[in-house]
Order: sequence, then C-alpha cells, then structure tokens
Amino acid sequence: MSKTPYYITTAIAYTSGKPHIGNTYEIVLADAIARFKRLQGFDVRFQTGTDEHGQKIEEKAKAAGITPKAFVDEVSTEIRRIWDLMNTSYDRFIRTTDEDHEKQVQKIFKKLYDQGDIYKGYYEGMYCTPCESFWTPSQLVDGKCPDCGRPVKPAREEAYFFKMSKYADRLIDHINTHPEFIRPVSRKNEMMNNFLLPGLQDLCVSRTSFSWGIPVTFDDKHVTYVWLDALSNYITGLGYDCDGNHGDLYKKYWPADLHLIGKDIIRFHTIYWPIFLMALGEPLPKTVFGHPWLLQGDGKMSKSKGNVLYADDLVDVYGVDAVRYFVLHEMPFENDGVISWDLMTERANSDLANVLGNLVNRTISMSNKYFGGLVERTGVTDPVDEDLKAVAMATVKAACEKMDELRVADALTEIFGLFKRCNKYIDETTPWVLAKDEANKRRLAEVMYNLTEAITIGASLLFPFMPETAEKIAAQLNTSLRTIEELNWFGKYLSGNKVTDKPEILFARKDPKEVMEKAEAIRAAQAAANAAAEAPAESGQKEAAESHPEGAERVEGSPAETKEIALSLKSEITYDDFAKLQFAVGEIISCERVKKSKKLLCSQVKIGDTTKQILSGIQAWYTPEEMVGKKVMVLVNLKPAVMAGLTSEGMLLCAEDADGNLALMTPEKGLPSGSEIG
RNA sequence: GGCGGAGUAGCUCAGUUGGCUAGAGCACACGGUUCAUACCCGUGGUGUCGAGAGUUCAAAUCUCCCCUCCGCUACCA
Repeated sequence: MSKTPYYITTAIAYTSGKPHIGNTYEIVLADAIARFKRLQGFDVRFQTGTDEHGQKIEEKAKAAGITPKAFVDEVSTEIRRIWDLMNTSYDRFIRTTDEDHEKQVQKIFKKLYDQGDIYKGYYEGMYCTPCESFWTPSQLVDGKCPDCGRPVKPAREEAYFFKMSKYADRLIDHINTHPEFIRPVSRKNEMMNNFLLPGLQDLCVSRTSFSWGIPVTFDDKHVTYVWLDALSNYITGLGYDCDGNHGDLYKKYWPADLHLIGKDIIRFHTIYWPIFLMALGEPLPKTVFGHPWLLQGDGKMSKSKGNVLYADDLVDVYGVDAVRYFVLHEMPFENDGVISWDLMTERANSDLANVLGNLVNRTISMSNKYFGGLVERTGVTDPVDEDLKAVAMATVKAACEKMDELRVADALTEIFGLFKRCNKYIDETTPWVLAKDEANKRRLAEVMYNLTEAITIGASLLFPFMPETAEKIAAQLNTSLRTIEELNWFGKYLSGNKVTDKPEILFARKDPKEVMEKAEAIRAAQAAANAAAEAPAESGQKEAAESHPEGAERVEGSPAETKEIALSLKSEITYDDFAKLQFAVGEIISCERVKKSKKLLCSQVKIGDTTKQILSGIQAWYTPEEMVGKKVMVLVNLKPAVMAGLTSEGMLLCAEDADGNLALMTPEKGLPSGSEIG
C-alpha cells in the first residue's frame, strides 16, 4: 500500500535581508504541519526557498558594490541557516536563481505567449520621461506627472501582459465551488469584492527597467517580472516540465495540498497563481492558507531601538524547541499573535518547565526511587486509571482533528492538556503514599506504568512541534516515538523496560530578570550596529504590515546592512526647466489629520504674505502637533489638486530613504517664511 | 470612500442552529501535597458580554443605529 502524497510549501523568502522572528514563524508552522502529516503516514514533500530577483535586489547589490548574484547568495545562505537552526525538515530549498527553475520559467513564458495568453503591449497610461515612470489616467494630476508635475507623453515602454480577464469566470467558479481553496474563509470575500467581481486587470509580467531577472528568451530587452517567476517555484521545484516531460516528483505531488503564505500575499496566490495554472492546463492547489502575523509586543519594533527579535537571539536564550513552541502556540488561527521577551519567558516557565519538564522529571525520579527504574505492568488497576487512558486516547484524536483544520495552536493545547492530566493523575494516585506499604507495590507499579505510557503518547504527538524534546523524552523513557497509527491503544510501552537513572532537566526555569538583562544586551548590541548603519527611526509594526511590492514575502532588512541608496539618475534638465519651479520657505501655522484618509495631513502653510492649504501623505511620520511651527520647503507654484475632498495648493518637500521613511526638508538657518529657495 | 472582521474577567482568548447561576488558560489569593525544576493538585472574583434601541417567554448570540480598533481596497503634491 503506497502512502498518500502530501505537498506543502511556504512562500519563498525575498532575499533583501535577514528574516526576523515574524518571518521565521511561517517556516516553523509549515514544518509542524509537514511533520504531523508524516506522523499520520502521509508521503510528505515540503518545499521552501528564496525569491531572488527584482529591482530592489539589483539596487541593493549595486549599493553594496557586489553583483546581484553574490548578494543573493549571501542572503539566501543566511535564510537557510536560520531555517536549519529552527530544525525545519524541508525536502527542497529552492532558489529562483536555480538553473532548473530559470529554464522552466522561460519555457512557461514562451508557452503562454505562444498560446496568446501573454501579449506584448505597452504600459497603458502616460509616461513621464524624467521620472522614468508610467502613470494611469487616474493617477495623473491635470494630465501631468504626479511626481514632478511635468507634462507626460502617451505610453511608451513596451511590456508583456497576461490576460487575466480571460480566466476570471473560471476562477470565480472554482472559488465558489471549492470552499477549502482560500483559508481562512474571511479572505475569500476580500478577493471577490476587491478584485474578481469588479473585473481583473491584466498583469504585467515583464520589465525592461532593470535586468536582474529571468530573461525573456524571445525578447532580450525584457526580464520576467516577479510573480510569474516566483510563483512558478511551486511546480518547477517538483520537476515540472513545460513540454510535458514532468519529473516523477511532479507526477506524484502536484497539485499541492497546501500553500502556506502570509496574509499579505493571498491575492497573488488565490488569483494570479491559479490563473497561471489554468493557462498551463495544470490542476490548482487544494488549499491556500494565509496565516496571520507574529508581531512584537513590547514597544514598536524598530531597528534603531534595537528591539527587533531574531530567531538566533531567542534560540540562544530559550533553545530551539521553546521558540518553536512559543510561535506555534501563541499564533491564533485568524488574528495576529504577539511575541515579547516577557511573554516568551512566561510561556516557557509555565508550560515547558512546570507542566512538561517537571512531569517527565518527577515520573522518572519515582520509577528510579521505587523500582530502580523498572517500569512494569502488573494489571492492578483502579477506576481512576480509566480517565487517564481515555484522555490519552482522546488527545490523539483531538490533535489530528485540530491539525486537519490547520489549527496548530489548538492541537498543541490538546497535547499539553494530556500532560496536565498526567500531573493530576499523580495527585490522584499519590505514589509516595502507595510506596509506604509493601502491599501496594504492584498497584504502584501499575501507576508508574500508566504514567510512562501516557507520557510516551504525549511525546509522540509532540514530535512534530518540538522534535528534539520529544526525542529526549523518548530517550529518557528508553522507548521510541510512535506514529499516529501506533497510537491506537493504550499500553504499548514495553513492560519490564528500564528508564534512565538520571533524568535530564528538559527546560530549566528562566529568571525573568536574567532574561531581561540578556535581552537588554542584545538590544544594545543591535542598536549599536544599527547606529553604525545610521538607519532612521521607523515604525516596525507598520513595516510588518506593509506588503512587499516585489517579493513573495516580506523580509526585514538586516541592521548591519548598508544604507547606501543607489541613485538612479534622471535625464538632464536645463536651467530654464528648473526656473519654472518656485520653491519657498513656508511655516506651518496649523495642521490636522484628514478624516477620510489614513495618510494625509492637511496643513495651513504661511508663505510670506499668503497662506496655502497643502495636503501631504506623511501621517505615518509626523503628528499634526509636531508639524505646527515647522519651517519647511514648499513647492509653491504647483497647480492645485483635490484629494480626499480637500484642495491642496502646493507640495511640502520630503526626502525618502530606501525603506520609504520620510523627512521634511527644513532650512538650516532660521529664515522667515516666504524666503525663496533657488 | 467601498467591502469585510473584531470589541466577553487584570492579560490572551472560547462561546456551536438565541435557552438553565457567561467559560478556559495565564496572573493573583488561599488550602492541600512533597515524587519533582519553590513544582503539582484543589478552591476563589467584583465581568454594565463596546454604547443605545428593538424582536422574543428567553439575546454575548438575531435586527437597527452609534462609538472604537483592525484587514483588504481606492485616494495619497
């Protein structure tokens, strides 16, 4: 009888920097699911990897003075190191720079082009030559470039597009008839209401503005744009062949059972990816699960504050399995979870040290104390045994049910419920009382046997979540872990077996004070490293919530990475061009939030003897209160435009770094408002 | 602005198709116990179930409206 195949993937991580604990969560979650499926007897294939192309990487590499390939080699290696540190059991770590992947993406592009799904077109809309940017008609302001206000010309840059609309109806039908396809289901409405029902726009699948990508074979100016490249990894990693000569893995494992992704990229996995597959004539993945995020609890995560949590630091303090336990347990099904040093310590102490570690330790100690380590089944039962056995068996079933629903945190809770039941059983049976009377010796032995067996069952179930711990427990009990199939009845522990005579502490209790001291040291080191790189203050929570424009996954930049920005030069202008722009110093006399917008601030700006109302998308960086009184650089003669119902009569100038952080331009000396800048 | 979700004990959250004194875990307090990592077991609450109104014999649960927070989306000089 051959095992049922089960193919699970994570999103591939974008190689722009070191992943923090929030990014590391996904691979651990996937690993727990993959390991549990293996335990259930599935033939599991588990794939993860890195997404390595795109303009952003090209720019970062340039800034670092190395080739894009050298850059992504370094980052990909680092990501893989962390995945390995977390003890994840992936079968393939694919890189989008892998030769087999690139070759297939090129063939896919060609095939879709040949069959008419991809067509050569132009960026619809208007092109601003100096800005090298395309704009849709709705983005234009009075028919001019929204960035520089200059006239724009009709579309110029050619690009390849994918005809999304052609497959929209089929996809809508598929989503409606396959309730398992998008999970959690709340995400289904978002996709339907925002994209599918209003009508899908064709997707741009090639670019000519950068070169770090997979070249289009029949048109060498173009490289494949991110999604067609990145999403294809799920099939190229199995040996998909566009010509139909698929590898055995592909035949066996496709379609995927589960694409595990962050909730920010659900759209790409539930709309574009299925449509690509339809176009290729391949079956669609069974389930796409958009998991929530693990956010930091103790203050906003910020590189400059040095409080970004990384897997390595947490592992140093708590150990791999404690970190795995925390991220798996603390992450609910639909809402974001929270992580902090305090919460982590609390959980490690109460659940791991007190409940689990202590249980194993006291049980083994008693076996040694009363029977020299021998665990023997005597058959001297008591009614109190029944509930323990029933709970043990029920836990096996409950854990499977929870995992089938992808409720990983709940499954873990079920398993710990069994360990708690074991502790209670010890109180119910009071082995130390039984030990006082030789007549109870055989009953005592049975109690110890039941405990040992129940712990073995718990440890077997725990394996997918905390592999090392489960194995340590089995080793101490001198038994082996079981599969789900082998957990079908209570009493498989070998009677007469001998447990270890020296129980090892599984989880030492952590002193919150000491942990905080270590955390503080880590924080200081991180802040120092960051200060050297001179990163501006920023809101990490916000960053965590921002979707990555290019990558298949957001990855936080490393604190140590260079902050040098690669300047892309615009075309030269004449003095006359410059002279058309009128800049002046303005003083903000009042400022308030624009109610209808999350990003806009509405400022009254005094410029000499006139006052202008100016809207700016800077709410994330400045409060209205701190705006008031600032002297700022204003572009005065910009044609007014209406935003969110309010008129804006100019533009406050800001500088923006590579991460999108803004800073207002202010005069270095206290000049009066109205002073012209030129 | 459009669509959707959420607001329940100090904290994190469960609460199925409306139905008996509204629950769990953590934290806290007290009691028990000593095999064990000062651990384990038991007991304990004052929750206006976001505000208001309505339907009903009965509403945390349904309807309406309002407030707050969040997500996706649009706009973002």
